[in-house]
Amino acid sequence: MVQELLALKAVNAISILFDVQIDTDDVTIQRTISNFREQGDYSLVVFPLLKISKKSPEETARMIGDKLLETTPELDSYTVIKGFLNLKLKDAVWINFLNDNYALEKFGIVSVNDEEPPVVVEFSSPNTNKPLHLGHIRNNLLGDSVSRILNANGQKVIKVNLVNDRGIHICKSMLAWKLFGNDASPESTSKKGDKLVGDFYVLFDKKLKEEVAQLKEQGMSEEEATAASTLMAKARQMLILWEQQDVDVRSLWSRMNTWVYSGFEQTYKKLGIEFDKTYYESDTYLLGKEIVEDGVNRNVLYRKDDNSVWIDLAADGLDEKLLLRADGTSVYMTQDLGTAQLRYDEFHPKSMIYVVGNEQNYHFDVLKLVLGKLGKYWSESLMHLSYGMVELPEGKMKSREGKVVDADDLVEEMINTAREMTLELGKIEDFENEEALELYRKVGLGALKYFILKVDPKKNMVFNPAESIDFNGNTGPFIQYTYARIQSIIRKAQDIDIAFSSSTPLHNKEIGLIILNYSFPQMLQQAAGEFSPSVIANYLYELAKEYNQFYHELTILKEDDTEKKALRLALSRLTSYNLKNGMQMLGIEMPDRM
RNA sequence: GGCCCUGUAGUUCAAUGGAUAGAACGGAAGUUUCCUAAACUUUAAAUAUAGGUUCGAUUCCUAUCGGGGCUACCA
Repeated sequence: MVQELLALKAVNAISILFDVQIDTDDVTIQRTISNFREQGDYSLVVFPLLKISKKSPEETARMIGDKLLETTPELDSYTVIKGFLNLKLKDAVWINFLNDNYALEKFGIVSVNDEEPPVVVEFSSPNTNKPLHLGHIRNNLLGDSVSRILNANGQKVIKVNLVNDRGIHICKSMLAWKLFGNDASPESTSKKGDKLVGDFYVLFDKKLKEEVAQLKEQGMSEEEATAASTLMAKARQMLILWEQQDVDVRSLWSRMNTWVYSGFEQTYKKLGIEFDKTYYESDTYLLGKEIVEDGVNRNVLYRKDDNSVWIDLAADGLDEKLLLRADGTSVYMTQDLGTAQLRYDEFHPKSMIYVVGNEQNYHFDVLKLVLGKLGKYWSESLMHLSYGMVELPEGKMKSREGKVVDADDLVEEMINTAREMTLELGKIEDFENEEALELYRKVGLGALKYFILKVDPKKNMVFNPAESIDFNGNTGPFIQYTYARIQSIIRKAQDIDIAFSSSTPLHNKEIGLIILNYSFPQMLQQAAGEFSPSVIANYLYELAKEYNQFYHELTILKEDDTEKKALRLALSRLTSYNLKNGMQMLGIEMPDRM
């Protein structure tokens, strides 16, 4: 690679000039910032080398620059600005690169090695009480995209979902349905199943609050009232019955779950999300209980007088943590122990990635520690891919208070906006109806996915429902548009494989665009290393922007010089491949026309 | 209280310890006899505060002030 070559040559030059051996890691070669692109493609920062040279920054830079010109045939010229040595490569370097790569449809993509152990990526992990909202969308898009990115880096990936289908909260919605539901079903109410069940969860909360308020009037405190509430008692009782495999409870449970799953499935399908395997907590919590019992027997965990089981993590700077309730029922952590074990036994993965919000950082610290203390050496391979919350302008989304942006509504709204904008622009009058619908879907979802994924996963982000997501500027549709533009050119071009020689002098816009395309594989590695789709998104935006400038400043099809024309066509082609492959890693489809 | 994350233009986002802190939206002003104007060009506008480390700090450290999260026999 060019940067490595330059670093190597620089190390060599320094050793000749100053008789000091340094490592290539000690020289910083960065892309020249855009204000100085006329002067160089890459810049060497000389400040750190002054200790070695014992000379001024300018003089040091000039000495190294002169030596590099002697030893590096690829180098065309250099300039020195302050402590920066700007290195300009010969056009032929870039032309040769383009010649070698422009026809590679999968430029920079590494094919998957099936021999190696896979990476298991868990994401989505829905709760059967809550219809998916914007926060879940971020989770799903992140998990899906990270899986695609790792895949493009040659990693075999297994995408798994873990459905949170058991626990006290599930009993709450079941109980509300039983007490107040009047036998409602998705059919009888024409409601999507996940929405229907979610409504009962909200209803339980409302009824509970009423009861607690009444008890408080009789002089109880909030906590006393919650503990004394008959609704809570019934929910707890139901959980015990559920764990005892009570036939009635179990049959209501499966009935309601069936409703939820069919609702989820529709949403996943709309978003284009798929899994290789789905785990259910109801299947894994028993194994979790076994693991906990085993831990008790081996004195890693301890049982209190009330029969609850705990682990003491004080030595690790954390608290005591509950692993089994006094009544013997299991908690979140219990089943996560079981799920992890199951997953390890099944895949022996090189790592297990959990895409879960940062509010659960503590939970995953504990999970990893507990597994380690239980003697699971593979606990080291657990990785919590923690991401920030999606907030509304007025703060956090709250399911129970109905302050959420519903996933289905949002997707529908995006597709509608895409349709309105497309019709307004009036460019697709010759489209068949089905073609047009397909376009609206691609563009609407493209806008949504890009909007979410362009933000660094670690950071919280704000979504304002009052301002709809943009379709202009730094957006998915902008990148899709650029791609469609290139497709239009390629359709019109004939004989696009005309050769071009390395003697054609390059325009600045051409060089900039080539170098950006050239750095695609590096960018991809970075995205995989950081588990960050935002690296891809930001790169794609820059690439699309650079192409549009190139497109405006230079002619392509109407260029008389056939070599230049061929080169620009080749460059357009490579750009379109990289745009498409990059967007594919964000789960965004590209339209050929829009 | 303890622990963790976070403060960048009006707003939403960028910037491996390196040059004059980039974009987009919104604001102002332009570009269609020309390969798709969902584009391009010009313009005003920001690193919370105070110290420290460094040749160099938006980035690392400390304190202060804001914002968020966790600290449940919820998940």
